[in-house]
Amino acid sequence: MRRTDSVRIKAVFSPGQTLFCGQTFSFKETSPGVYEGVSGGRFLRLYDRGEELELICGEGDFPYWENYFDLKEDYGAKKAELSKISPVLKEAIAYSPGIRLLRQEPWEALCAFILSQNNNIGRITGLVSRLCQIFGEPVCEGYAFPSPQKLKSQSLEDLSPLRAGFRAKYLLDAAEKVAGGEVSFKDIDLAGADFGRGELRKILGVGPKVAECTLLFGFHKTECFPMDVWMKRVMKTLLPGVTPEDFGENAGLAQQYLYEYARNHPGLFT
DNA sequence: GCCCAGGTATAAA
DNA sequence: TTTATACATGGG
Repeated sequence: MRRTDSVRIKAVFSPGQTLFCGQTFSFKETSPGVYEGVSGGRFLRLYDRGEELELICGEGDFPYWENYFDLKEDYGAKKAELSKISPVLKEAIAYSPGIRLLRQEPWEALCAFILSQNNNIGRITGLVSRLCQIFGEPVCEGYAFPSPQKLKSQSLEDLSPLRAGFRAKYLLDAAEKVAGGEVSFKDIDLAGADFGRGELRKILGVGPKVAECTLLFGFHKTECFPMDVWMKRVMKTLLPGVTPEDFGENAGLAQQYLYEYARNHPGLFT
């Protein structure tokens, strides 16, 4: 087996809050306080020891995970600023203060949110896990996300063991357009969010919500604010008169605090 | 059985 | 432009 690095850092974020709040579906808690997952073809085991976190990763991979968890950003400042906007948002931040906006791989985020439509977090996680197990390369104690090229070469029939239902054809269309260069991640990365929306929505099965989630979580376009009927109701009830633009560059982060808060307080806004 | 889940495609008004 | 419905699957 490959050599690993062990890096200990102060607990500047909460792995549980961050990994299971619906922005990624690639991690699991293998035992209390122990988290494992794969991103960008790299395996990570993360121990939450309260005051301290320990990251076990492939040799030389720590910079990747440092970027993945957005560790160079000061979330204290972001939270302080967002808290000033509304008492409700302040409450939402206090509910999950350990959330971070992950910098995920665009292709992985795109596929995950294609699979997320009309679906629940538990089953999305299962779908992503099966997708990697069936079509991805083994990496350490997990499986890497299959490449667009790999997925493109599959038929609908090949995808049937995934049990993705009507979403399977969407995955294949995404693989085709991304592998063929019809949708260029490099271009989306360099351009503004409005360009990215148009590009991503060329893909069958990518509507306004999936596009926004992909831009936010896959391209770190932090002003993006995934909005659906449910979130509209959350905003209208909890933050009347407030628009996503009021959150500025941290709209995506604000949205994630609100999502997790509202999701765990059914009835607050019904 | 029924309802729901980080929605979208499609048709119709 | 907005609204109604089908869609695959699995857990509660």
